[in-house]
Amino acid sequence: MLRYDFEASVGYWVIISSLAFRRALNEELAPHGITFRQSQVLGWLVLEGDLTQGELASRMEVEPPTLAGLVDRMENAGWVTRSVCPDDRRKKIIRVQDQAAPVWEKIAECARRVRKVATRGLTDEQSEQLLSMLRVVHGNLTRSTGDMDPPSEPK
Amino acid sequence: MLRYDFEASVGYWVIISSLAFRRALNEELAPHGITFRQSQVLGWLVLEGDLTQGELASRMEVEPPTLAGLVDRMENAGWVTRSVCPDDRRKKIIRVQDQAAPVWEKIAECARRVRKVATRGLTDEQSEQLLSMLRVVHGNLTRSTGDMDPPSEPK
DNA sequence: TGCTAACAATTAGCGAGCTAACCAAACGCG
DNA sequence: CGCGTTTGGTTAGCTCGCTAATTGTTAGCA
Repeated sequence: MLRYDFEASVGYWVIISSLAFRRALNEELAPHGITFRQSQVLGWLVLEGDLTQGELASRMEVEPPTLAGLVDRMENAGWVTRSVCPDDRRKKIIRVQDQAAPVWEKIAECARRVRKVATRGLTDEQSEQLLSMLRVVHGNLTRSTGDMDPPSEPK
Repeated sequence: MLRYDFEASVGYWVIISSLAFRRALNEELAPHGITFRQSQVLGWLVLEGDLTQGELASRMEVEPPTLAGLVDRMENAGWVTRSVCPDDRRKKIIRVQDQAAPVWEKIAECARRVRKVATRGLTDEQSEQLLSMLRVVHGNLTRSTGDMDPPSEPK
């Protein structure tokens, strides 16, 4: 039977590493009662202010139904509010609640801590290379299906 | 409020790229009635022969309950069988069914196709670097929690 | 021998991913 | 004005992650 060397495949390692990342982040965030994806929602809202669900889903590269459940749980927990947009009553605006502010710093701390562990043994230059290659891979996999990439210049 | 530059973070890009990979693979595999994780189960069984659920879960870096559901569905679909190990009746042996053989080549084809798309624009040397950096990152994130890495020599 | 500890798998219950199918609002054009 | 289309969001139903708690089996040791 054919043997496919998936252990030597980029996809294998990207996926395995992603799992490890999410586990590590969720573990750090758990004591604050928040999950990785929820912290990402807060992150985008902090960066860009109020957003509609569609805008948020697009930035998180997730389908709208996935975001619906996520926002449900966060609204329930009191982190964000969902209100109808007055200009277009189909849209719903997601806004961070005040009580979410104090946790945001802790989230950033966790993220920085995990990032530091993850890149241990890599030089700054190597991390930068890793980033740009991942951007290429991601672009290759999404551009073909019509999706858009965030701007490609390092921030 | 503090701004965390997650777009410049390795974790962000690993996770986003992983999502893109799984989407691409699942899209390729869907016509054959199989999912990415299921194909990975077949992959390990083809590589190593019969395995217990624990061994399989460990190789896939997934918790046993996650594998339980996966195997349930695959057993239901007739891809694998689950039989009690005669030496230790706590263990269950997973074995590939004959009817899974013909699909395995198609799976490997899909995987190669996706890999080719994903690494477009990268030299072989760069792909190799990407792989080894991901191995480092993965090792950093798992070694700390006591898990083991697969052997680190490229195959 | 028999009690207890460790181990393999499962179940229950939740979070997060998807597609398909569905409403409601807005748009567009005769 | 009115009717069809497009668009934003949700619902339903599936796969795949996890932890915690159960069940059944083996192993270890008094």
